[in-house]
Amino acid sequence: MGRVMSSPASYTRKPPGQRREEILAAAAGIALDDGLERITVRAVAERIGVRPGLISHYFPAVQDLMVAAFERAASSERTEVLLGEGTPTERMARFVAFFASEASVPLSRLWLNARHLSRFTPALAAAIAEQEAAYLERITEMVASGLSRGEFRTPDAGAAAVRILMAVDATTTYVNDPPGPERFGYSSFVADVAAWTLGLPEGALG
Amino acid sequence: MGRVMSSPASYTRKPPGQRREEILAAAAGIALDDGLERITVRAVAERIGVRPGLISHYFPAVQDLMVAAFERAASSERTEVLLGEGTPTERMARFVAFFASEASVPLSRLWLNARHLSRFTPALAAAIAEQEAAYLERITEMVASGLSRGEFRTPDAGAAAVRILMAVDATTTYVNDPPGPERFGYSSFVADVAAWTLGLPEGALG
DNA sequence: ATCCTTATTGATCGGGTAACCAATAGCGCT
DNA sequence: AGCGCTATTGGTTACCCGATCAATAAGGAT
Repeated sequence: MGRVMSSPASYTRKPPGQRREEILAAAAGIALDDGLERITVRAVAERIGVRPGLISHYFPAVQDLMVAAFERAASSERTEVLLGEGTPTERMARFVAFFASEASVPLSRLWLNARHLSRFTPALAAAIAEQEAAYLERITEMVASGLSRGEFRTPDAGAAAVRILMAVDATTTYVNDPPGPERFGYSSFVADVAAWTLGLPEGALG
Repeated sequence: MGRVMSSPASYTRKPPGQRREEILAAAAGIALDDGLERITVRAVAERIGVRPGLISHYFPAVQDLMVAAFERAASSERTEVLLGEGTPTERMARFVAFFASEASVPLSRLWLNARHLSRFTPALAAAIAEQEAAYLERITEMVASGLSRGEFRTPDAGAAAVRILMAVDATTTYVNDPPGPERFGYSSFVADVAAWTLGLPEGALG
């Protein structure tokens, strides 16, 4: 078969670092919008208007791109959730309120997605462990500062942080459930667990 | 192109109900062993030694088979977890212990799997809602019987059951995490939450 | 023993995926 | 202004998947 020699169309050429960044951002966007398994060479290429081969050029194995996209999406969202001013109690209340609100849906979906997929890709499991540790660290800091100010009362800041994080993960479990009135009893779980483990009166966090 | 007429090999013919059962069992097995997304026409066919076309004959849409397989696997495992004799406290302790043990891994994986996949297939979301309601009902019964015997102390049996179920779902979240010493703090969560919400002394359930 | 229903096979179609590679064209450097 | 490096394209290959359909054989009914 005679190979047909064809001429590539014109294109704009970007510095490798920038292009790589662009690809990562596109993949992270797909992860949040449509799910990690929708990160395909073709989908990413289409999102930024290049040909599929270019994605493979920067990420020879698409799985590596998927893991990097999760890290990107998870860490950028994490800073948003945990930033802010106020007393530890106020910050904890905001943290709790976030996961009871609709605003947490994309992030929760991403985590549920990743936790399942980590069953098949160990690299993703490792990335999850890192992100989880980062969360835990921040929450532990928050609890510790509340302890030193006398706002919270709990024997072990780290253990309390684990409980709070687990309560958060419990609610993310249900993120894909169809909405309904019976969901009502579920929404206060994080606030209740946090108040319980921090020695606050029930309802003190929302 | 002339169609080549070929002769099918001999085969054993089974009554439709029995074959359907066989297919469902195979699919449920794949769901527990390898994950719901590995339920493919070809994989199921190979598992029971038939040709792929036969699977499509009984389940024209493979998605319907996937949903049915989840229901089958989830409900059969559920009865195992919740059966048994003893006082409500003893039964609750066994329930809690199950989810802290390795024995819960396949079931937890299945649920995590289904909860993520339900994002894309509404029929699966509906099946999950049913299975979850069944769990909740059984747990509520257990709590209620403990209340009437004076073993538990909590204002609302249904609300307590929701909390316990959520604690279970929190632990299933981590089922795919690589094992490690830092997992230790997570393992007592269900027992702690259950004791807390049932008005039992900490550690009373494990 | 023959017929008739249908369970089962064999084969194919269309579409999605990752990965690879040669040829080209953009762009910085000299 | 020209050269060389390489980012980018076009094209291909090999696997997966679900779905469809005619032809066949199995086994119960008569």
